Amino acid sequence: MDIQYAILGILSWQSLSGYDIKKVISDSDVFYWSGNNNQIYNNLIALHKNGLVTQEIIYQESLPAKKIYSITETGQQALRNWLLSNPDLPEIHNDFLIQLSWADLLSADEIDDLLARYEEEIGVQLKMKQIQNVRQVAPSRTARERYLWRMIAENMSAAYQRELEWVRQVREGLRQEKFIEERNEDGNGNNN
Amino acid sequence: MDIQYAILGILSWQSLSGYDIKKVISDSDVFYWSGNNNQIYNNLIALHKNGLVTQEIIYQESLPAKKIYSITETGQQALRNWLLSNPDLPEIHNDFLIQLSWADLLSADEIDDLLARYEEEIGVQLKMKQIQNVRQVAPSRTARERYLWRMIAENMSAAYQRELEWVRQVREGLRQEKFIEERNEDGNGNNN
DNA sequence: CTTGTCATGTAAGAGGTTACATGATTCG
DNA sequence: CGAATCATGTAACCTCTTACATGACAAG
Repeated sequence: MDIQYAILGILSWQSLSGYDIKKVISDSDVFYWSGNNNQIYNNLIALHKNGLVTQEIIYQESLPAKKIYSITETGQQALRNWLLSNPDLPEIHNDFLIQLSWADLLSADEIDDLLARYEEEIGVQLKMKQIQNVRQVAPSRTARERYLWRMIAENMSAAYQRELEWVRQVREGLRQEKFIEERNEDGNGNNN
Repeated sequence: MDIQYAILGILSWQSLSGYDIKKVISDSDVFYWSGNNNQIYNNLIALHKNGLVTQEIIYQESLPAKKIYSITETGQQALRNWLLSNPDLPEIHNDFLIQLSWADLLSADEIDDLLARYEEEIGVQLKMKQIQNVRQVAPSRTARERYLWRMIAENMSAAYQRELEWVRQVREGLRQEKFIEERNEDGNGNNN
């Protein structure tokens, strides 16, 4: 998708400077971009050129001037149209699964160690998400909006929760050698 | 991560041409790249230059010549080192959650329609994954390897399954106006 | 005395995507 | 007769990332 819609969305919540938009994006997991300057500032310029946002320069003493961006009527309409457009499927890039694909090259202990490290990392991440969910800054204009943001946060916690359960299940299955039962005649000779 | 490890992994399973590696990657959800020519062929050249794979040219009558790549000892060692390296967290890019972030701009019916379309798409995808899991081509050199690949496939099915449950829960919550209970005094006036 | 914050911007590059080109063959 | 398969390769482009640059001020 286009990061411009994410920026438009944020500006539909609050008028902000590029610097502040960058912070919102960097701190968020939903807005999954790194929030680097290049992208934010260039896209703000593009949005401005197309009349989707307006720019107000605020001069400050002893601090650099800042440009506060606000969404326009056109911008709001563009955002609305995008909100109504067909949802895309989530894109999941799980490098660990690729690692696991070839993990049969490793010993039983090495695989379990790898899985243990993954479990640990997922566990840490899950705890961080749960803390973050409590103290996050979120738009809270209506009860419905609060509900939506709560469900979005829960979505991500639940994803890690499920991943944790899965990795535990995989380890358990390996420990109990669940895979032995379905032996076949093939042996392990291969024509490599 | 580096797609080169994915390619090395595939070659540790079978010696293949670039064309066939492309097919493996395109058809797979675990190997999440599009599998475009540029990437595959250039990376094979790089792997070859670094001595991680060897190349054997097969001339065919009435079909274009093909280059069969095989993994070398060095390549196998590089793959093994990567397999033992620290797992990365999954990267989830769920554009729908961004859409939902600003969905409070929509009417109740519009939000439900959006969620319904998402539910539909996830449902379709889930069914496709489940069919794919049965008829997929996978390395099957040991019982353990079959187990790992089964668990990887299950991981992805379960991710969609959970997403489906989540979206149904969100819709149900909106229908029952679960968000009303926690009204606050803020009203909906904001300083935009 | 260095590091971090505020605030904008530029530069360079990695990584990935779609599209095009070739040319024989096979399938509907 | 047009489209897909086999098989490799090139070109153009877009997105996103890290790193650098400025300069004043505050905090440890």
